[in-house]
Amino acid sequence: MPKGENTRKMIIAKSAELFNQNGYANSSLSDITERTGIKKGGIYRHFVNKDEIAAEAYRYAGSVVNKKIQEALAGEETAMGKLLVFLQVYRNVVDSPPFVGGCPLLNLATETDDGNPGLRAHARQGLNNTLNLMKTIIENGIQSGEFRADLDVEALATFTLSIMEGGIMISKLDADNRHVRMNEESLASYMKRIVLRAGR
Amino acid sequence: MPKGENTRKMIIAKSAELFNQNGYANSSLSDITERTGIKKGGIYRHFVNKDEIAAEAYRYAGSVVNKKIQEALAGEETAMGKLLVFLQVYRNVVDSPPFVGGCPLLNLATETDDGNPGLRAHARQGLNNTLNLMKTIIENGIQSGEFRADLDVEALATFTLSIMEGGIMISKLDADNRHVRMNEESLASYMKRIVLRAGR
DNA sequence: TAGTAAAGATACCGATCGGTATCTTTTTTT
DNA sequence: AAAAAAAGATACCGATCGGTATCTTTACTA
Repeated sequence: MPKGENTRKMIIAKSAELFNQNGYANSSLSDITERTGIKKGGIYRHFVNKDEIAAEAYRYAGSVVNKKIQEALAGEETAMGKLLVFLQVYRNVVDSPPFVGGCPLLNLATETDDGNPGLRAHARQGLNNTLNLMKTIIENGIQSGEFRADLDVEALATFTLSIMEGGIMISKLDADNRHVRMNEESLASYMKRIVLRAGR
Repeated sequence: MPKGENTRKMIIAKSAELFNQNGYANSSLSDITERTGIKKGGIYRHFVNKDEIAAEAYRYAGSVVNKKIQEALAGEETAMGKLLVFLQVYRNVVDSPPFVGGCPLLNLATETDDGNPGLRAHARQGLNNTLNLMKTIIENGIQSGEFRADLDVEALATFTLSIMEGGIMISKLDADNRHVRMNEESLASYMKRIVLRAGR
């Protein structure tokens, strides 16, 4: 257990908060030295450049959020309950999001619209992981008979993630959790009436 | 019609494209001089600082998108058709969005998470304008008898905007319009089954 | 057409950017 | 405890940042 390994992890953790709050372009190396208490020379011993820090930081932020999602998922029995979990972990985005700064996927996706193909690839990976997780849940719901058999699995996954991310954006901008919570109810209604197998 | 007025408008238009593609923090004054062909000294004759350019640029980008929405809105008779318009104007986000770079509201909202309270206020204004427009459409739908009378107007507006913005984010990241289009269908199903007055 | 005002270009400002070479300190290993 | 290796600090690099003072050119006006 080398000593520098802890420092590296600490730098990643602090930088992840910084990047997810202020954005990648808006966060300088000086900001990182401030938050970590480690000077530039010390930081660059653990990373080759700022991009590597950002990549690791995003990995870290994503893992923190995923962990919370997995925990909440374990507490749900039904496929419908599991899908709603994705909105529920953000039901307090304004004051206490699963990771400070909001959804790392949303933040990274909108920032890497243009350049930085490396970081963008990470965002794409995160998107696919999340959508695939949702699709698995949906397919299990179909197989168990909870969901209609003729469901468009991909459409429902995209729909759920869109409602989640859109709600996060609106609630953060409006500084009011109302939006994510209303979306939770609306999506629940949608599933009850359209996704659940008839006669349930 | 002073000559400089045209230049000012040109700078705003070009900068709006730049900001909406690369983000505010990622766009430098040098980038603006490149796109406009006007040197820094000339630019700062029309604006006091970069923030003013950004504010005007966002106003402009928003007005372009709003105009296209209004045009599409005029072609729709029903409230349901009008609500779907918001998704339809982005049905080709990947190749030809209503404004290059995607939804200005989404981009500005995620970038001004932290600082820049001035720009953030503009984003808030844009959010309220859009939500209010949707609410008016929904209320008209209720009054005409097209929509159920016991609808939660605010929830439906938030739901619609979330699906729109979330879909835009996903489609842009995945470089595939499929997501916004699937959302269009999903939202249509939702409205047919839950929003429309029974017996229609 | 001469004079004036507006518009734009040139050249510069200090500050900060990401990044690196080198020195010192701390930790680990023998 | 001595030697070696790892970790971190200091001091610097050229480039670019947003912004400005000043000069030249263009456009409008009398």
